[in-house]
Amino acid sequence: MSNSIKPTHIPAILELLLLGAKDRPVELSTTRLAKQIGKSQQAASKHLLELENEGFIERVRMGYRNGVKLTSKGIEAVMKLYIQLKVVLEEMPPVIDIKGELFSGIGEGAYYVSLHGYRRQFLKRIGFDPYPGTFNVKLKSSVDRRLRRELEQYKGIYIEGFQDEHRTYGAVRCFKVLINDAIEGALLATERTHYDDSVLEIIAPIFVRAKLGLKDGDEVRVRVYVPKAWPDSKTAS
Amino acid sequence: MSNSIKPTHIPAILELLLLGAKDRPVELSTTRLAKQIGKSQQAASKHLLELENEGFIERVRMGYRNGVKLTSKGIEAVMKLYIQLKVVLEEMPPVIDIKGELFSGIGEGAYYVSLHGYRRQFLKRIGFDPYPGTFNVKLKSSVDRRLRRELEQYKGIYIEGFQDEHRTYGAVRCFKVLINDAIEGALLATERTHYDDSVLEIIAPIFVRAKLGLKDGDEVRVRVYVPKAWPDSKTAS
DNA sequence: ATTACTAGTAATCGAGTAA
DNA sequence: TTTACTCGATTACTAGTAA
Repeated sequence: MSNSIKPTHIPAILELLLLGAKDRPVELSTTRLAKQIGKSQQAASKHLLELENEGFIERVRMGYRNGVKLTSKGIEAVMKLYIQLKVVLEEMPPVIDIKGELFSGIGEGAYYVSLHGYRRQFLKRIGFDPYPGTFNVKLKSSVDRRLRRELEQYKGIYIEGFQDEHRTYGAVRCFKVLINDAIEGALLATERTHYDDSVLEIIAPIFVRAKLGLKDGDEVRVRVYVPKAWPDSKTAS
Repeated sequence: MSNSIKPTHIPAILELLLLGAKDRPVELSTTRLAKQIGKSQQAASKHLLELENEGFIERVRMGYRNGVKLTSKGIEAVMKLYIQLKVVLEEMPPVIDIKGELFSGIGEGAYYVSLHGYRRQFLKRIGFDPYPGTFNVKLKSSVDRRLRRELEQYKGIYIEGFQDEHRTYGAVRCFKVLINDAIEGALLATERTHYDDSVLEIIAPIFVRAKLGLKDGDEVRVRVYVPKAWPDSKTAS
């Protein structure tokens, strides 16, 4: 009866947490768990048994099926790991790396980006005049989409909305990014994009596709710079 | 050559991070590492070798001794783990509790809050018509100030700026709050407040001081609700 | 002191399969 | 369908020891 989770069990615990097993029981078959952690069904079954024996999870009846949820001991144990990581990583350069595939948008971005109301703000706030068109990255994995959604949480650089004689144009948040460790640009986070959470819309001072010699379907790495919340930790009391 | 750290190597990586191997090489003998992770010297040696082979750490000469540091690939890999934990653990209760002391502002807040351009938005977006005046809380400890600054990171509820015949009024972000577990209100986060990071400016539908019988200097607890970024976790891969 | 090899052992895993 | 057993294969470990 150890007090901390075995390292080998971490993937299983993570998957449980991802499904929300922190505060409610979730349905998770050993087969599905096996797929998620990249092991056999038998291994997954054993992981759950061991986690149960050590008191980190408990299985509960949910009508006909059964569910799994973390115990308070389990939550404490993961928390411990999390806090350790937080302490050592919190002071990190605040970047989020997202991977995806280049794809062509419907060309609508070019129109918006070249509007004067936005352009003057881009120039002032992010430091370049955008090439008339957006560089679109499709996110393939759920991990990347999760990172994308995480950005929704942050303020970023605020680009105000405006209106002309015809209509109004919404506000946009941006994040400075580095594409394939080479080209600087800015990720646009519109309040309600026509795409979902699986797309990055990026502007840059140049035509990125040509500069990097990329075509649709090529893998693209985007490093997003998140403004830091903690200037430094030396806040005297 | 996997892209993520083997679960069994996590304790070793954690120990390295704890010593600061994130940004500088650190001295760490296999014997010492072994003690820390509760394994034999030989196992520790193997862990380092494997982590090196997989490109997560690198060994560098430091004069006579050698040091170990994480590579960028290594840092990315731990970050990934950290973010996953963060998502499932920290974002769950999206509340931040801040403590401070009630104090009187210069009364300026009342003027702004009662402007029609703001009032109609408050009513629409946060659901009440604010009492003409702000409830000001002075943060005394560095912990609370840090929490306050952390809020700067979040989007909150967006209240647009506007202009009348005389001047323009800036945009404001708000967060719903609960004062002393009793009164609902909204924290105003102006882009550049005349106060610093040690003040909470709060509006509420009523005159909070009277309702709670508070006077200057009384301790106040404010629970800030941070909007969630992840509506639910059912993102199919 | 140190790191890392070899050899033997223990834990973990996957295939087959029962319930 | 599901979970979890046995058992042989694979991996992770320790002891001993070389360098």
